[in-house]
Amino acid sequence: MARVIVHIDLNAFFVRCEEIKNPALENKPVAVGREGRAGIVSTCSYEARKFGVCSGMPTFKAKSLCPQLILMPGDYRFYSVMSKTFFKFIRRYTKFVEVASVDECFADFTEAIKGQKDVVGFFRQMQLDLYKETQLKCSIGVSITKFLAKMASDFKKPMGLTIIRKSEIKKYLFPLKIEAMYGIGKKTAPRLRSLGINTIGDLYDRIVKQEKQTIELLGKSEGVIRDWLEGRGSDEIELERDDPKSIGNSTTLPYDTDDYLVIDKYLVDLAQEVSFRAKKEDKLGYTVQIVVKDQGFKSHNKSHTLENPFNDWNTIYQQAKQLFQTNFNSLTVRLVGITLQNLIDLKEMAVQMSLFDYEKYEEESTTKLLINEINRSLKKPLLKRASEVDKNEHR
DNA sequence: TCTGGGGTCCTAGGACCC
DNA sequence: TCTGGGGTCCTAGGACCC
Repeated sequence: MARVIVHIDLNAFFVRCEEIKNPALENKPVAVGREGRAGIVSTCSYEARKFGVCSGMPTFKAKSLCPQLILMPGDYRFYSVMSKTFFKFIRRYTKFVEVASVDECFADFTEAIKGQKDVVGFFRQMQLDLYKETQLKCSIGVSITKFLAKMASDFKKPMGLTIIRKSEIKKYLFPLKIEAMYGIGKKTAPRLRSLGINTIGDLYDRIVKQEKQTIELLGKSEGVIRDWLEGRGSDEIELERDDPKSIGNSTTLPYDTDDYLVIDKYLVDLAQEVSFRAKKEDKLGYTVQIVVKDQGFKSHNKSHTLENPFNDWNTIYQQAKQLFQTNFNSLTVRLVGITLQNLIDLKEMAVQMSLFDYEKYEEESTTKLLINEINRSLKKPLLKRASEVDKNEHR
């Protein structure tokens, strides 16, 4: 039996939060984004969109399209509070909620709507209740897989409600422009267009016919897309999505430079920030990656993996520094970033360490620090010093 | 005045081991 | 003699999403 999978998307979330704080902003062209050389619009109101403003656009360009645009710097603490309030509200209906980002989630409503005669009325009421309680506006998509629910929630904004039954996939999705397909971005869409594929329906036809050029272009995702468009694909709600696979920070410099002394200061800051966040999450990593964007906006990555995991800022910094100096010494840099990868949980680490010949590692300073960290995080020491273990055993 | 900053996943080549 | 094939890890780069 098919499940009822719902995607709920908060409309113009950051801007809506600003309107909640200051209702005078309602019905005006508003955008959240920084001013300055690297400022871009992260969200904008529907009024601003009428002028051609959209997210991702440089703020100076948005201003030129819409001179009366009200630009807000962003109050991310408040957004976070509102975001949590939203998820709490949805969890009153079902415990199967998958947080997809600050302003959207998937949820399994199979049980929640059991016995409901008027499904449309049920979700409409939920949408109104959310608005009444939090003043947040949302669009709701209802279907049988996450992909279809996500596509459905995109149909009408703001305050949309769209239900796509399995028999209605063709009717709803096939006429849509290829750019509207989740997973097809700004690189793949033009390539598909050049093959004469303009709509999702066109794409499906080519896949069914196994047309060579299309299949080659899509690679492995061909099968995934076919499944999606035939009503298969994931309907699993992942409850725990809070386990990060990497922790990174990056920053666009105030001006492009090839002066390492300038860049070094940023590497120190970034290493400290990454270390701080990793420690907060009780994570260690084996690999440091640096990202550099050059004047032409092209990215370059270099990474290095060490034998033992770490999360202290100095190790991160030293690795980053070395990677930078050996690879990018004469490059003119626009942005630098540091990411800690190959993460391992401190507790997992403790278990692994206890299986090891612990004495062998005792001399290495990183490992010593690590053991202190583990003991600190577990409050009670889990690992005793090797010498103490010996003493206890002879007692 | 062209383009943030946080991520995830995939691909492909080379090293290395057996 | 001059070259197998499978598996895994590391690294670089690219596409995509919010």
